[in-house]
Amino acid sequence: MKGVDLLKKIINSKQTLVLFANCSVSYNGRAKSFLGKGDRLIIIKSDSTILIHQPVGNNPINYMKQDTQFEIKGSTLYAYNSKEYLDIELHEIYSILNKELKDPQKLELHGTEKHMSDMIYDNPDCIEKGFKPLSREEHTKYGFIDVFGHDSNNNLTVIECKRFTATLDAVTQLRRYVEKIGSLKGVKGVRGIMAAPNISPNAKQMLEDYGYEYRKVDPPEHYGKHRRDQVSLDSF
Amino acid sequence: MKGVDLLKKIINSKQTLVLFANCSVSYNGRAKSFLGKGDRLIIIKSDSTILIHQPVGNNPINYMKQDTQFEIKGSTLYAYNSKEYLDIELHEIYSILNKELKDPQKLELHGTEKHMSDMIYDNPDCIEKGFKPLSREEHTKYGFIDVFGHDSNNNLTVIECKRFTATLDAVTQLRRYVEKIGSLKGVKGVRGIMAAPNISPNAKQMLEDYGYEYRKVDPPEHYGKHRRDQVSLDSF
DNA sequence: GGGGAGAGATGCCGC
DNA sequence: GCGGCATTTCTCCCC
Repeated sequence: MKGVDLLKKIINSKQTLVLFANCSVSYNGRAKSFLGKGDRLIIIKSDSTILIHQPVGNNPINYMKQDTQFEIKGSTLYAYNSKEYLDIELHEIYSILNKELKDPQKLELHGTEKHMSDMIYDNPDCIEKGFKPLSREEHTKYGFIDVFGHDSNNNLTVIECKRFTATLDAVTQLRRYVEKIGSLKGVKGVRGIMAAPNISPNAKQMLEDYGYEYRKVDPPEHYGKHRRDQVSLDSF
Repeated sequence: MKGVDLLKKIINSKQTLVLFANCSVSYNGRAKSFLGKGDRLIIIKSDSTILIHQPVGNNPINYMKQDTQFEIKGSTLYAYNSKEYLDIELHEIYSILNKELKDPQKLELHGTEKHMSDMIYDNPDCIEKGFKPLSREEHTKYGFIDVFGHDSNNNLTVIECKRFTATLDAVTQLRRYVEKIGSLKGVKGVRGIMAAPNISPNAKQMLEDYGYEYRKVDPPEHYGKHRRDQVSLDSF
């Protein structure tokens, strides 16, 4: 089939490879899947990561991580490692593009939950007046705690923070920490505080059932508000 | 810059578009990020999803989901919706590939947690002799339960299943369900059983602390064991 | 390498 | 739309 010989040449060339093709895909590994005939975008990276994308959607429909081996037999591309198998039956290759890409950069990311717990640690008054944080990310056998300290009456206080809506899971997490701290330090009446910009109704209910408290705390910056004034509507 | 005019033409053409380019990327939306100059693969899908991939790694380094607007001004590609902004400064375009892809297929996926809870429902003896399942995915205000039923002594029994290793989170989930069922039905001594092929040591400890039980249950099929005999070592 | 938890998580289903 | 939760989650950090 047209393109297969070229594909064989470059498949292990440490270049990044892009393929428009009509194909069927089957996967067997952590789960099992089959995808019938259709046009897709197949990407093979220089670290042998393979991604198969349909023309719509955010995520690859099939994929395998780095350290994948490739073989082409007939018009089928086999990708496999020790535990997983991906078979791509190529019905037609529309085009192939390949290039050695050089990219030394790493992403700088801001506005994570870590930044939020740092903000609480540095500005404890946003929780309540007199709160004195003792540590960040206290490790316990039952998990680790975002922020941990004393309130103005010297009660041990555990804070769990979430960047967005606090869910049932977040409340059970908080509960686990409060109980663990209580048993570790041998005290009762450890306070639990959920710090988040929002909380779901059921999570709020559960929080109150356990005698814990909710504090509305916005993330360090409000990240949706940035306006790019340099883009005007008539830029075309 | 070379390629920019072609890019302007096809950027809103409902085709799937692939670009090898040297670029810098900044993002502002749910978080904030910056990525310095490097060679990347940029993908724009027919639903206006945009993905930026570095030459290594499984995941896109930056992305925006469908319903993104695009504008090109100078040599910068602006992608944005109502809440997020992605600016791609193009330093050099190496190549552009575009094609209308037609793909009507949906993925068939087997071997999920749903399949596992179905298996337990249909083969309750894999939990213990005499277990009688009553329902799958029982919805409660505190979450929904995988499998729920009576043991041979007519005790209410809640089962949480996991496809792989059961973690601390899984145990807190189980606990939440057991307590909710107990208070809903007004009974004590509701049993909690974690069904999974593995459990982490801390999760096991916590499970026992709460008086719950672990059952080693393998998924419906053992998915790592499939051998593709059609691939031989000398296929090149 | 395993455990624990966040993620710009994403995607699915249910209400 | 939000809520709850699985995911072939992935990734990072830390023991």
